[in-house]
Amino acid sequence: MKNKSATPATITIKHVAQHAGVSLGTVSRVLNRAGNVDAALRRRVEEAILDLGYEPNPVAQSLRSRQSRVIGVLMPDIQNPLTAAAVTGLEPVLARAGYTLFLANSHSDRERESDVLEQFKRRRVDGVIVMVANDNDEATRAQLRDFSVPLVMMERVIDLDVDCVLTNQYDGTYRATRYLLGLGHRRISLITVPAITHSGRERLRGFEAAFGDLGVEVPRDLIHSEGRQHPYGRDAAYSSLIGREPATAIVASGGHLAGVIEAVRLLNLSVPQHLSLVTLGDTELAALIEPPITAIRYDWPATGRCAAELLLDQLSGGHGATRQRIIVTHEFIIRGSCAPPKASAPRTV
Amino acid sequence: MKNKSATPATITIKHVAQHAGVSLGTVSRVLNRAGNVDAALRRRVEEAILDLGYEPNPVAQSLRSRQSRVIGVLMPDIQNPLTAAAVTGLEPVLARAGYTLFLANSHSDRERESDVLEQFKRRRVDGVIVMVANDNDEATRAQLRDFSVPLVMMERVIDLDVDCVLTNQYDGTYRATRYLLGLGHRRISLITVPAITHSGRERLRGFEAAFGDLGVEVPRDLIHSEGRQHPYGRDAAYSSLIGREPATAIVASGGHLAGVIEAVRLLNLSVPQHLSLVTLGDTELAALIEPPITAIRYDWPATGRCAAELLLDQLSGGHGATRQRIIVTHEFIIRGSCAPPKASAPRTV
DNA sequence: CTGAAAGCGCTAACAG
DNA sequence: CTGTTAGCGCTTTCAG
Repeated sequence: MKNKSATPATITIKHVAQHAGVSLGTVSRVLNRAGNVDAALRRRVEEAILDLGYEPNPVAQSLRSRQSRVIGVLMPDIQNPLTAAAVTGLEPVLARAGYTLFLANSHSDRERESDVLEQFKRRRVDGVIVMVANDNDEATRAQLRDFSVPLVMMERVIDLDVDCVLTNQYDGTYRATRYLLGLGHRRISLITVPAITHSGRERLRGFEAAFGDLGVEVPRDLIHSEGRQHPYGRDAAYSSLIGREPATAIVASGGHLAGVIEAVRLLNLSVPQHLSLVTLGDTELAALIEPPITAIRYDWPATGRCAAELLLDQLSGGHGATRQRIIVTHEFIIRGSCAPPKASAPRTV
Repeated sequence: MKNKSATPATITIKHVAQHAGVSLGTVSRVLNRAGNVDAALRRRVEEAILDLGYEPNPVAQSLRSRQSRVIGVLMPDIQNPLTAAAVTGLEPVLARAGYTLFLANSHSDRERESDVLEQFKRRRVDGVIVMVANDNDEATRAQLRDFSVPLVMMERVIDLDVDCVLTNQYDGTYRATRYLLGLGHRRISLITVPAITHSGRERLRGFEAAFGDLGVEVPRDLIHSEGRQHPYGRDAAYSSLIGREPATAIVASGGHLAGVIEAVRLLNLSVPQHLSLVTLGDTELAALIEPPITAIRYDWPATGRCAAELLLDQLSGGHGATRQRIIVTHEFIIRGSCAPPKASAPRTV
């Protein structure tokens, strides 16, 4: 009896029960802090757990309880620093509440996204935080409608009763555009992501509203929103800059900035002398390049934090079924990349 | 019999068996393509599956089979573009092989890391790809030694019989340093991550070797490797640059580059006139800033791909227990940030 | 408050 | 080749 021959490969709740001289159920109750357990028994069980180095098997727990203490996070692009920042924001909140996070990357591919979501559900995640590739897509809507797992959307909206946390791309773009218009620019180019996400659509709206408020016609030929990648930014900027009525200013999303700068170099233009530039979403590149680029800075960590809290609310069965739509604020950071059109002064403010 | 009253909430393998008029076991066999099943029966089962819209419950599968078709990926920092690129490299390889990827972020925190690894194991992931926070740590080594889940390390080595995929930080740093020495620099500063990872140690070795080969003494006072964050890079560069024998060149890791540039601006120095700069790890910032920074470019996607393939090998029970250590190559990209010390010529090469 | 018993949904061993 | 039978390790009734 002294040396227990061959410790079982995996030690289970059963061994703990034996060791503590109680029943299975009691051990389970201790584990789940459910139903009052007599202090003495509880001690015995806790000791047995320590003695044996017992660790519950979450797979078995999930099978039985249909829960998992896991939150699934679906992102379109892990390489995008902005979405990475959002994830960093939501991690501590959820971790503190005892949830493990599993991230998955869809590469903005609807099929992968659908698979991942399915996987999450089947694996009984307790909740999901999603940035879908296309929030305007009927298949996506259908999948999410019937999803029946607590869900929060980040930076996307969809015509469903779900919590959404959004940055104010409308206002950001509006302010950037107004600023440029105020400087005297009229030929302003907008280079952004496709209108299949909230961000894409809101930027477009903000851009148009800024022109509308001044009664100036929107330069539709300078709007580019067909691609997400770096090369698209370059090509879009290039084409805005070479027409016979070229753009004198560009409003570009953070992901496109590098491409825009490439085009500017290619054409040997100076910023802000020949061209003014504002970026939607602040990045290291924008802050450090010369001249530093005036930017709208969105608070992605806050967005993540907020999404996490909304999910936690749902998980704790909080305030009924009142789904929310939260808009996170931003700042306008004026740096040195804007001047009146054709100005020779090196900078403005 | 026509209208089955109230479809059960979750439909199980049992329902499929009933519907197809076969036994549980047969359905399972069809699902797992195991043991030959008569073509006719197989058809019936497949039809039933489609009819009922049946989807296997992976939690139950895992509980029974002790597998999961899931690979866990542990990263130290999701916000680091380099590691994000590595993940992007390994995703398609593993996805093609039918595995789902769950990523987790340790924030370089040993405790989180340990938890995540434990979670992965308990949830019966089939394999893990890890970048541990400190590959020199005894607790880490102990955990990994007894881990008993197929494992591949990325950009870390440890005194254990495991597969490792590494970039050649030794050679990269050696070449960068040699290049600077060849230009005539002697006061070269190395700003890099702590020596608690392969990268940190190998960079240091490469740096020292370059000096050693020329019989020049290593400027130890200019070596900074205590922090990972952006501000650390700035402070380290600053202190290298203000002494009475300031550095005339800096070799900085990619993550520190932004900080270094800040310090350079603060001190109003020109690159490469006053200071030469090489970065270890190419980034968008390095390529686009003026002057563009000479860089060692590591192939992170290839590193990820390679790690994925090694893991797949293990999973398919491939070539016995021969663990490998693979070194991925890199390029030296000469741009405009280096010149002989105190040179007035704008650039070199 | 505690023990016994019944599964969660599936795979795998065993007969047939 | 197929059906039956045990469980995987746990939670959750249900009695007591």
